[in-house]
Amino acid sequence: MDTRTRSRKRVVDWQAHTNCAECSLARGESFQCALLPRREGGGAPIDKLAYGARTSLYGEGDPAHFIYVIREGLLKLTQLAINGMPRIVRFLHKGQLAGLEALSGGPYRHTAEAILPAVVCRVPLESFRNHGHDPSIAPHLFSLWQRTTDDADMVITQLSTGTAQGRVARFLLHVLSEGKEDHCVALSREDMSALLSVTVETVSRTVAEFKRQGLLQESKGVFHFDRRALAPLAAL
Amino acid sequence: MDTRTRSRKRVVDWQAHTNCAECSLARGESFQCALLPRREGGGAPIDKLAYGARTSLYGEGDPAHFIYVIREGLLKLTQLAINGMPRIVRFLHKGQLAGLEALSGGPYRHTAEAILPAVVCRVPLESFRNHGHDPSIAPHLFSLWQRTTDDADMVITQLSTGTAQGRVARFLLHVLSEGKEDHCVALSREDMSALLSVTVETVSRTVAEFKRQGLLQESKGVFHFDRRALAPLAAL
DNA sequence: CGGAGTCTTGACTCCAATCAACAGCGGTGG
DNA sequence: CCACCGCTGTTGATTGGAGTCAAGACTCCG
Repeated sequence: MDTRTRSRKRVVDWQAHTNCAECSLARGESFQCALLPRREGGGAPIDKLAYGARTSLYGEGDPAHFIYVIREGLLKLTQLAINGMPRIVRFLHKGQLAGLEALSGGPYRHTAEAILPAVVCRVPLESFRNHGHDPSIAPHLFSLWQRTTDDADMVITQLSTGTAQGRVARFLLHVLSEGKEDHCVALSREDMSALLSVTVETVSRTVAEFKRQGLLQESKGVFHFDRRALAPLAAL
Repeated sequence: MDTRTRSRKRVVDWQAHTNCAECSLARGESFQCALLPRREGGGAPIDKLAYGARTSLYGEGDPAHFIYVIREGLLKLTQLAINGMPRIVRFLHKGQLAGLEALSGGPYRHTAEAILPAVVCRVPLESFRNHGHDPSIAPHLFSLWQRTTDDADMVITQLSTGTAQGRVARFLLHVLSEGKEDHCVALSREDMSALLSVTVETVSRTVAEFKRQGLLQESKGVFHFDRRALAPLAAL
């Protein structure tokens, strides 16, 4: 077992109370910020927070008092696997919600950490609860739920089976590239290991081999790759 | 690749229009059948259907016109993995919903098959849509969503990592036994294989070995096992 | 410059996949 | 009725891919 404690600094780089009326995500393009009226009604404040890369919003098992709206950046949700290493179960992009399990009353199910610097709106549970069932945002909550389960199922069927080569190829083709781009964020080998359930060494070997074959380049935190050439490998 | 087509007969053993007022699941103990008023209003009928073991409710990719309320039995949701074999992503028990992705407009994401004979209420999408956002059932929908994601995450972190022994042990301790019972439905080796991402042969060997060590007995479709003795193996 | 963390590479081991054969069981039909 | 067939489960022999352990290279940053 590896006991090195991963960076868990709860560093908040920047903070200010939020005016939901100005939220770019509030006007239909993403999460419907129906929380505004509640806040004016005197509820707990909604803060806008910035988290640096590799800082955590909350930890698995922590009491869940906030729901987070992701406005910028990229998060990973991890759970400890039996071997003591964190396993990435999902990524969260702009517009998605983190910590929705707060509504169910239990603790946070995951540790949420920023992969890219993130800006989030931290919504107190009470504020959310009174509006989360609001019919006007229910359809949007539902589509977020659908995205969550689709992502989870993708991890199960595409990223936890087959050879290491195949998993890496499918990760590149389908996950952070959203199935369309020919580039995506270059994860650390450790993160890819935690996502694909293979060791860091194996990930490193596989990525290195892809680079040697000209299927993949890495520069300044970005993977560029050849979707066409990678496709056959994704079947392994 | 194995091309044997699994039993996909859409055999419906029994069928009748349903009176939601009589539904044992309608009165708070499980899914809140808020659909009743709609039905009286002249919507498409809600049928109560019985499916035999190993029959399918719907297939991955089929157009999704119905949402199913599970009243009795046990279902598995599967998706085809890259090797062409179905992978079990989730089980559904009494009170849960199948095919909720119909609301998002896309096709069914999974194939749903009965493991134990099942009785379900088949709710036409239109009927559901008008009440799925009903504030009175939103909290219940939410708790079902939480259960779904918790289950999916369990598959990712507990059943897709570690040795074959560990996976089987964790399956027995945490999945169909609900983490409490000392017995559960005895799945076929093929289903365990599809759930744990190991070959049928390896599952068979592992189960046989557990039996030899007295950790597990199988009789009449039920696994009985020794939680205490299995616990250390679950850490592998 | 030095040091910690990350990434890479090598050598060896081992668990599970693969290929193959066979037993048990139930169903079906001659 | 019993022989046959298909399906499920079991077991064995062999192989291969990834885990493990170890060492060194690289990068970033104080």
